[in-house]
Amino acid sequence: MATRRKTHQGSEVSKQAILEAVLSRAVEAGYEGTTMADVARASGLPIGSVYWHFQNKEQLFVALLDHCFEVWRRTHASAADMRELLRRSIADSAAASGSLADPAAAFWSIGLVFAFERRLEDNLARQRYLAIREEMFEFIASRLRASYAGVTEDVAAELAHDIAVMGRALTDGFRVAAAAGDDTDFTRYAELAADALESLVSARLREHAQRA
Amino acid sequence: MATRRKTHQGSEVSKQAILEAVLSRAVEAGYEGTTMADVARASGLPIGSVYWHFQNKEQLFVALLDHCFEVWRRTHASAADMRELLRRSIADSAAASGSLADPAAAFWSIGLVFAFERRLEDNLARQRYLAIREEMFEFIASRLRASYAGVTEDVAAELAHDIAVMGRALTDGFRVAAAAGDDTDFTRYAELAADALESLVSARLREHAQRA
DNA sequence: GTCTATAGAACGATAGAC
DNA sequence: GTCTATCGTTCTATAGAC
Repeated sequence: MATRRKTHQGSEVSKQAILEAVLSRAVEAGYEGTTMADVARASGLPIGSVYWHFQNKEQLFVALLDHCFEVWRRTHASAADMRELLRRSIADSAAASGSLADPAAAFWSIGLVFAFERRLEDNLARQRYLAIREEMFEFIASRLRASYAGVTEDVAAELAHDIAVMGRALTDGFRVAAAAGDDTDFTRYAELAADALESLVSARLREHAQRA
Repeated sequence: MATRRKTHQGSEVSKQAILEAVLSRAVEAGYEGTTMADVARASGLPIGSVYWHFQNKEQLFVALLDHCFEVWRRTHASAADMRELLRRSIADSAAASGSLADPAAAFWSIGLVFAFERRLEDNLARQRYLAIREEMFEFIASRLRASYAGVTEDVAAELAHDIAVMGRALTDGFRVAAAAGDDTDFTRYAELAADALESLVSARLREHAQRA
């Protein structure tokens, strides 16, 4: 079963090498900036092999998005509370500017390009990004909902939705700051963001406690 | 002085038509998605004229950025306080998704693409965007600083900086939400964002009042 | 200043030998 | 499954007539 280096290695090995290559390139250059020739070069395989393993550029990025979402789900499933979630999300923004340390985290900054490029409206990778964005939102909102005690389900659901919207805006905003190269201490502002959201939560809970 | 339509009209008239054309295209398709042929078609002039008035695509976008910044400065110079600033900025995000109503506002969502496309590192338009982003930040921070009474200058400066960072993250984040097509009531969340930042301000001011 | 034609480069994708 | 050569398209930019 001995195989020569780079030729006829297991299919899965090559596929994985290509996924790693496209991640490293996408982090540097985004979707449009990543060329299939780049990916081939970074993977050590010829461009023909890339097209043998993946139908086209769109499908290659769809596969990459799915892979990154898996990583995200694993690392965020164990987050204890809102503050911890914000800490991790905003720290990921910092990782995105430093770049290579945690490519799977840095990827989500690249994903934002999909949000802006309306030219990619029919692009399957863009649609997958938006679908995953929605799934992440529901994931966060349902966790928050479960953490509000002493109010009706309706109130908890609306509050969780509001806080999830605000939290998403903040983390996306700090990703923009990282991409723009703003000189920002993300660790510090993660705490400030958590302070701000916590004060919204307690104000809302207080408000409904008075009515009861 | 009668001139035939579209031929040899005043230089300024054509230049302005081209700027309007590139704005309308950039709002739809971003930087890379806007082609010089698109701009020419939208302006009603041939592509040769576009290159006669502007050196190249980069310089065309530099001129567009400067023009939009002028509009922004005019419309935000009169903003009364932080809540009003957030209202306008986040309402602009909504305008960006609806698109054509206020192109000068919608433009800033397009500008965010420059933040993400690192491939454009040496691009003069990207550098201009980042410079203007910095100027806007200082503009906001200095206005906030002047609004905090009863604390030392150092404290006011640090607080203004923090709130400006948080406000920028929030508005950028809502621009992302608009671009991603998230179903969001921007008017409502502008108020919530203002509530959150105001609670940060009063907490900080209270903290320093106790020490004095 | 306006307009057409085209050069020149980059990219996605395919064909077909091995 | 791997690899090379190449096709077809798209886009920026220029040349040069008017």
